[in-house]
Amino acid sequence: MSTKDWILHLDLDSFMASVEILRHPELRDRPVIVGGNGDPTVPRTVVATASYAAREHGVHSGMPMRTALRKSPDAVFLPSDMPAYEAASAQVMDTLRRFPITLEIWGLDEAFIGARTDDPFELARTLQKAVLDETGLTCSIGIGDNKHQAKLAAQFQKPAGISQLTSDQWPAVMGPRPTSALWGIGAKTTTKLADMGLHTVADLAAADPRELARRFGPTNGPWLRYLALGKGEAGVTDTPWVPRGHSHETTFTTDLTDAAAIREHVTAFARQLAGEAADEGRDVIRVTVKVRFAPFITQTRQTKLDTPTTDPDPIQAAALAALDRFTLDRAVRLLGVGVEYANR
DNA sequence: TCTGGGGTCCTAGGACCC
DNA sequence: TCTGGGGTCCTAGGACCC
Repeated sequence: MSTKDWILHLDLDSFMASVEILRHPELRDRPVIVGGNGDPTVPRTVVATASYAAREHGVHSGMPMRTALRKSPDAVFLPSDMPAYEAASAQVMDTLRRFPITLEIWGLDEAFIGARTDDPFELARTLQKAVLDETGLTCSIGIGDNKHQAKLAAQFQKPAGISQLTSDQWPAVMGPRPTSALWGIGAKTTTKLADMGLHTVADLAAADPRELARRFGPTNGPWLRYLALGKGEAGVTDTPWVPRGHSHETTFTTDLTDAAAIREHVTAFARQLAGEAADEGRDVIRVTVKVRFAPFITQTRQTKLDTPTTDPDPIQAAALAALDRFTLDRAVRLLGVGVEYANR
């Protein structure tokens, strides 16, 4: 094999549940479900991560906790413990950084790796072993010519697998698969594509780009075909990600109707976000309030600040001004506030 | 399956200006 | 005074991801 640049995608297996099993070894091989406050009878909470034993019972992330309880009544339910997951993630990333690779962190449980090597499988095995030895966690690794290929390949043999998907292999491996197999095509786009008679990746790759642009817009239309051709971004950077903003939201167990209580929640979120902006040294330029009315109708209102700031008073005022532009005539299921940062 | 929370990016339409 | 076209900014919503 000749030396060349490869992109690897590393995906920690059932990450949050695996961290919990490390802390509680007696849970090994039991169905473990992490989500909400750990009480699966609370309505409007969902599964964050399910262990592989729980997945065998049909439990998956995003599923309502009450459904998960029905499917896996003997499972161990645990609350999300973000500080513990952040610490475990940092340990994994520190382990990876010791290798001569470029590490691009992509959330708590994923990373892209750029490496110049003649044997990417050997590199993948070495990384898997180092992560397992130092943290006790298993991961799956995909190898490709770009991020899209590597990302998909990592899903081919989970858990603890290594798979490769290159441009040469793409038409044979991905062509017959449904368009929903692509990274970036979800349920809505799958339906719209099916309406156009485009069902497989090969169908989409052969579709008329002008027709796609007409249906999906000038950027998204051509991008869909680009995905189907197996193309993708090939650059990996270890420059840390700079967040565009932050938000907080909460779904109430029972709907809120009291106007004063609604204002209090929005105020508290706005001031919390102002504090976080100050901690990060970032100025806020826009504040968005999100209201989800019963049964499930979501609206947003936003206010641009005259002057970028971390001062909680104008940020709170902007949030309340946005809130005032809603017609609060129905019960409120969710309230959220988000801030957008000025460029840095 | 009665549907979380935290993100990113794109689109469409209106306001406004020249 | 019956009305063009382009550019930019802003807002609201939607789609997708983990």
